[in-house]
Amino acid sequence: MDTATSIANNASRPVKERGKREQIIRAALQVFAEHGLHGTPVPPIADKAGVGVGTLYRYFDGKEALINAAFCDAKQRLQDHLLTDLDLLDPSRALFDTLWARLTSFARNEPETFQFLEMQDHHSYLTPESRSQEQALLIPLGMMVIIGQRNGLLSDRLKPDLAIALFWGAFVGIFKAERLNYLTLTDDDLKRARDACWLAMANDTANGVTS
Amino acid sequence: MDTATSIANNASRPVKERGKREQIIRAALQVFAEHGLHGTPVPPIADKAGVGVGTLYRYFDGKEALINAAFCDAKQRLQDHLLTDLDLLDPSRALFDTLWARLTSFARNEPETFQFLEMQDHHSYLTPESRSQEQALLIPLGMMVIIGQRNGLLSDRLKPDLAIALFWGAFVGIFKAERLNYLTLTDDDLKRARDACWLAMANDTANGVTS
DNA sequence: ATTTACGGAATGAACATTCATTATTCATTT
DNA sequence: AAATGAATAATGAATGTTCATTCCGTAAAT
Repeated sequence: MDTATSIANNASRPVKERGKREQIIRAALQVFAEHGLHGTPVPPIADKAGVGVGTLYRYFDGKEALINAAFCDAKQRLQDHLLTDLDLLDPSRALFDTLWARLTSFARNEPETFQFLEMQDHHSYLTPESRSQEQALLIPLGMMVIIGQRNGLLSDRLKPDLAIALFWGAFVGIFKAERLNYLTLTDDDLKRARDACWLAMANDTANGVTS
Repeated sequence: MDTATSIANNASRPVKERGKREQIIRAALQVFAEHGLHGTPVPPIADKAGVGVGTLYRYFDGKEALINAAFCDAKQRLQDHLLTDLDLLDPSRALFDTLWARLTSFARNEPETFQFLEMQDHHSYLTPESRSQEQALLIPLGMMVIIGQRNGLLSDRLKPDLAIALFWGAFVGIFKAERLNYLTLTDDDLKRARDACWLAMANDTANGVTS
């Protein structure tokens, strides 16, 4: 607990400072996504954010704190983007399509954020607080699957956690493949991939494909 | 091109030296998988391999060369494990199940290798040669999908590259979830996940589930 | 005028790589 | 077979570099 803490940890503060804080987080996210967590020095982050290194350390206790802040910020934005105004407790094919569309637009509009969230070596850095951020997204999704299975809409072939991991993995997989230039994804490809994922999770009987 | 090159690049050499080279590669793989590429210093790798740092530099021109060697070695082992004695050009549900079983045993028996292969920041390090190693696995799989689709065994909903990316992503996703303690995978779970993946790729009509 | 924010050179720690030294191998000589 | 020593391999302390973090001089704000 030193001089930085008072600024770094306090969520409610003047707008001007809040702005600079977020500026740094945004910059960090981008550079981290490009060069990896260990791979990016702090000064380039400050550069990209348009502030001095010393300033960065006024807002964050250190690199590790910055990583956690960036992670929480990114997860939060994904969560908001996915869940806002959506009733997960009333699953349907339409809800699934909406989720897919939102996931897609997130991956397309904020590719660095999406990539950052998938980076392997996060977890060794995350504070318990940051970790709990994960759950905030996973739990609602899990509930949706549970209800969908009770409904008979989704197959109960897979336990909910497994269904989510499989679906999420598939989604990440196709965008990773695009990023690495193993393929290009047209809008049509994305619809087809969506339908394939649906088939993997849906109850077998009479759940047609919309396209 | 310095003194190390003659040893480092030559594939055909006395058994004793080959042994030490592989020893180092194995150690590197494990430490890399645990701490990331940028995250692991060279000395710990030498320690784990049971050699001095200087020795490591006799066998590899530098850290980057070591990363490439470890990558090629790992990809090769995966490839051998998956493809040995398998005729990909004659697709069937049984072939799919075999592939799944082999993938599973690889992920279970060599978890560090599997994790290493999934690490994000490889690609910035890889030489063109290392990159081509990727193709050696991807191309046969792609052929299998193409033939399966011609057969009518697999749906042509997804173009082959996309089908592979989606499948591979799903597989990676469930094992990643297990590694991060989001779930545990029983043998039964793995069978169910396999069937779900099959449903995503198979031709809709009358491809039952074995369990 | 005093407090607060800022920037970036300065600091020390950690790192990748080298190299002078020591150990091992092995063909050659007794 | 034993002894020799030139050639090769192994080593880890030493080197120069890069990094995270600090700190002090300067600018803005109050």
